[in-house]
Amino acid sequence: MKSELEISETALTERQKDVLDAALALLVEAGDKLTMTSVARRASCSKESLYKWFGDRDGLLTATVQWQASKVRGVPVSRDAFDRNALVAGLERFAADWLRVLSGKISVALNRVAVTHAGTDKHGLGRDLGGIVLENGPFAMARRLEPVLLLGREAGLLQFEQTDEAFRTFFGLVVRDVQIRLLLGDHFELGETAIERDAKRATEQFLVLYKP
Amino acid sequence: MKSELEISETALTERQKDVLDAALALLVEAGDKLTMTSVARRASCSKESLYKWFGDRDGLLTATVQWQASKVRGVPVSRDAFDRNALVAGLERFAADWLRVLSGKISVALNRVAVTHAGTDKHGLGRDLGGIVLENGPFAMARRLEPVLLLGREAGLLQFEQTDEAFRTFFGLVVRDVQIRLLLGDHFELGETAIERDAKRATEQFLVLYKP
DNA sequence: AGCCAACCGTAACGTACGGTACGGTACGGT
DNA sequence: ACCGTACCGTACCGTACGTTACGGTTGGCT
Repeated sequence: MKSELEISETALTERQKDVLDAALALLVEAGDKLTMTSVARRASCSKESLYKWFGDRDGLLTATVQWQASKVRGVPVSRDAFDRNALVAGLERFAADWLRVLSGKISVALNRVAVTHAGTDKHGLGRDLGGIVLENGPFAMARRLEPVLLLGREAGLLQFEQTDEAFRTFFGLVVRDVQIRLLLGDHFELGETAIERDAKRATEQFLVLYKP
Repeated sequence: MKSELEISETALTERQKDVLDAALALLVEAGDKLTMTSVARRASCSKESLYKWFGDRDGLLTATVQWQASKVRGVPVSRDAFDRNALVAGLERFAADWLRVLSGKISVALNRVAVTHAGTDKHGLGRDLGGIVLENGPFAMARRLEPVLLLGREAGLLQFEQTDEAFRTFFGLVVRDVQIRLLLGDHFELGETAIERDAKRATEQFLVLYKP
């Protein structure tokens, strides 16, 4: 018999997705004090099923994070007609999207659990929550931004040696202290107008720093 | 009789400081799975004393964070002979100090507990760990950097409207994705040479963005 | 010496929660 | 009609840990 303990990536029934959505909602509401019983109650399923499907609490958390990650696959970038306007628009949209995600309750909650988990982690057994969030957060952002930066350089609109360095600077200009403040519980709103203003500013600054 | 439950800021005996140092060490080693028993054992004190001195687990955590915060008071900035070189040197030193603190094990551990705590917080009762770290982290950095920025503007070396905005940009250029990656458990070393290089780069970029 | 406060060490209590077991129900296949 | 599977709901178990209680020791004060 083959083990059912490991959650293969796409083997989620609708029922299980509902359960994960419930877990996600609970995570947002209650943070890491999410309990197996509470998930079962919220999702109207039995604890036995939770353990059967996800192995243990860690498995449930991991599946939840992956489930959310699978929902936010990035929007592609058009490759044709790439001029300065397209670059600016691309970067601005990118920055705005990123800020929207970052400041969302779900992202904050997920990053909180991941950070918490990364602390009490016995490094070595399997994939940890921190790694997953890292993979679907900053790293994913880098992968998605890279082609834009490369296109910009090819088009003679940007100048940089290492893509990675350029990305990290862009990251800094966009995110600044927003994420850490939110994670630490600073209650400040980031409205839509502020997001778009910040996205424009970050893009503008980035272009100044990396213009040929 | 006056209550002894509230830890007045400077009323720490040597013994209590030792205990807090032990708690700090444990926090760094074991993260949030720090337990009252483990602290008592590590510090060779009784749990009764812990509860007497700090009220409860939260009080101990809070006192520990504050204790660490009280140890990292910033270095002052000289106000005389303020020219471009002084500004550059000041910013670079600032950035390097900040990166050193951020990437230190203690900072990572403290930020982890604070983030964890900020998640499961019943907002309203007293000062929370997140608030304390926020106050002694980003906010303290802003307060310490502000005079430097203002001096720079007075000297005609910088141009900006709002000090806050300028600070946050500097923050972004310095920190970039370092802190979140560390908090999420990304094991990457930030050596002394890298720190100084990054500090120089951030300062340089900042000056480009905010030059008159 | 006698007393008292502070403290250590440890045992004990209460509870929350992860994990398991089990009876009951719905349903599709044979 | 019968059976197996998947599931719900709930009672239960074991343990970790916060918190309290208590007996014993030290050391300063009178």
